[in-house]
Amino acid sequence: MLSFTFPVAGEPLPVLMPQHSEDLEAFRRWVAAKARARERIAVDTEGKGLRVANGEPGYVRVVQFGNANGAWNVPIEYGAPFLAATRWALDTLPLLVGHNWPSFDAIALHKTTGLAYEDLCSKTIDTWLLANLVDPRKPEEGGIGTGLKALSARYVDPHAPDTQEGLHAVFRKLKVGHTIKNQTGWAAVPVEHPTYQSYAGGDVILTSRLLPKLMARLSALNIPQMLQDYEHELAYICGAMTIPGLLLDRPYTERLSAHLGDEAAKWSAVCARYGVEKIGSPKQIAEVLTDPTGFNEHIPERTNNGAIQVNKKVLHRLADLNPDTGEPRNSGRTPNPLAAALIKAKRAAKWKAGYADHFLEDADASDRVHPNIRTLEARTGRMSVTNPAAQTLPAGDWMIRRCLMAEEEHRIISVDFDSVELNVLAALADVRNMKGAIARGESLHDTTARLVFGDGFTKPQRKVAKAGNFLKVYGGGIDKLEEQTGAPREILETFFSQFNRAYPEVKRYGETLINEAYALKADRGGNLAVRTATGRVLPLDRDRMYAGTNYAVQSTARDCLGRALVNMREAGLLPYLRLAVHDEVIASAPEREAKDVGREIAKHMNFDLFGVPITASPEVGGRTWGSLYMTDSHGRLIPELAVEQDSFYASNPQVAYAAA
DNA sequence: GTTGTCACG
DNA sequence: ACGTACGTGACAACT
Repeated sequence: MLSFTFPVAGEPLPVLMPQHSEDLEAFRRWVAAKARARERIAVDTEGKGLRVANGEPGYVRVVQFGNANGAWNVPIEYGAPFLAATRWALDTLPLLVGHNWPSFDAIALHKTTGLAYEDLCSKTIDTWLLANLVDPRKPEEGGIGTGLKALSARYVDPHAPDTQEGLHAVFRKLKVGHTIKNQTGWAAVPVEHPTYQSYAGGDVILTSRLLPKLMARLSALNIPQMLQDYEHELAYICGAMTIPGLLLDRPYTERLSAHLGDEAAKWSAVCARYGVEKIGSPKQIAEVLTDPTGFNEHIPERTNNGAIQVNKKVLHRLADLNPDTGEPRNSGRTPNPLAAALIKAKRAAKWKAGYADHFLEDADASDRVHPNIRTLEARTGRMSVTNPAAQTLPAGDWMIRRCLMAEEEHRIISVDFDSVELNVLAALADVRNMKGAIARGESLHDTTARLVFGDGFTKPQRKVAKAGNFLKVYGGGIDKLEEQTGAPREILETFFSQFNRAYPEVKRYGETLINEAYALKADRGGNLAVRTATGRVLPLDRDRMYAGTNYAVQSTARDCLGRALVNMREAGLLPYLRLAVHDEVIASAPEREAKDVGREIAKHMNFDLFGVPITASPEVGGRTWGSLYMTDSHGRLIPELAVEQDSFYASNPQVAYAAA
């Protein structure tokens, strides 16, 4: 038995590492006693630094078990008896606590021990989720942060060692790597290293001590138990989606990467001929475009820091192209050839590095990508997805999404809420004219256009109304609407005055939220916040109080999706689910069942929210995610393209032609 | 680490 | 007093 300590509040607490199989007897006795006492035990894992969901065999090196007074570090890399003892302990202990448990450790331990992911999650409280419910803000937004270090410093011991940074220091000393991303560091430190052992044990000791503190905060903030349970359930569901992930069409992705590389090289060479050596350097681009002896372009746009802005919008103007479609605008301006080449070069380079190559790196040995879903990442509670960032794949083109596929003999399904944020706004703010329109089945963009511009509204006016509807949900003003629509000032002014007249409840709702925030701030430790219907507390920034409406709307829309996912799980649909993208659920189902599964998923996304119907409709594609984007300007499938690009439609061309 | 850019809802 | 577009992830270049 190796023996180490970890200091908390000046006291060295014991950290024990069984070294021989005989040592495991003492560990088992400790576990048995804790199980009998039904004590909640903290569990954490140390791995090799690879992405855990890829399920690399031998990923987990050490599994730590502990409470407020000490820790056991079981080095499962020592072999079968250590793994067996760990599996038995995880199975035997009735109550666990972890930090980032469903999205990380539970997946790793499921893959390592074979224990059911569901069982590992159902008995575990996650301190990361609780910390987010206490305060969802990041440190740079004025929050505490949700890392174990920051939380421990705030709630447990301001002098608790920074275990992550401490381990990096070990790596540096051993010259085995410098960053978390560098797997060699985590894999190369000898498991018996005293700092490694001390800090590994420290993580479970701190997690144990953190739990009661967070629970006390949740209680003081009146965060409902039901919300806490729901967030744990949702985190489990999202972890369960991560485990199968999506299949990568590796040959296609490799071809795409090569093609995008050729494109980037070709257009970068054109840019270089005009004097832009680095297409990623805004400074260089601005210099060449505005050079009085060269292109001599006039660019009035400035960045926040006063630099000349050379973003996509500016480049499209200079190239005389429509930024939405990429088509020529024919405004009479001479298209700038450098701007046109930059647009092509930058897009190809970004799509290659950011999507195609990223997929190839992220995929595991079975060509699966496992997007990591964080269920409470945004300060409104919205989810984020990384590795790959599956929420931000290009939506205007099928090419990138074509890389990702449903299972063999499956079809991909997408179920989208219909303009959920606007409907949520109508529900929360009880907007009479919006509710009437929704009840009549009208499009809210048409309704706004009619109420603002009159019955005979024109197409450009509808465009302003639509952009304005979104803008109002965000709390935007006239300048932003002008930036977006380019509409004349007079039309914009009409929009703002008439919008408030048509939907007076929207402004009132924002004022109510602000008044409530001030009225309740004493109960919230002096913090201004919006409380949503689910009991979530969303802190407000003092100088951006107007954002309260958006926070309430965005957060409630997120909970519409979350609730729907929970109901889908109860209905047995979880095995089909793959991803959640804000207002959309992606699923994979056998070809024969796909339509039924789509309908079943949609059923759970249709419900009433404070008298407003929230609706969603299913779309069933072919084998690839991209097939859902192989559509014309009316949203109709392009059968020739689908048959050429998608294996399901290639085998079932009649389905493609019937859909069109 | 910061800035600018670009991808999404 | 008044009005303010919201929320993310990722990469290249530069400091």
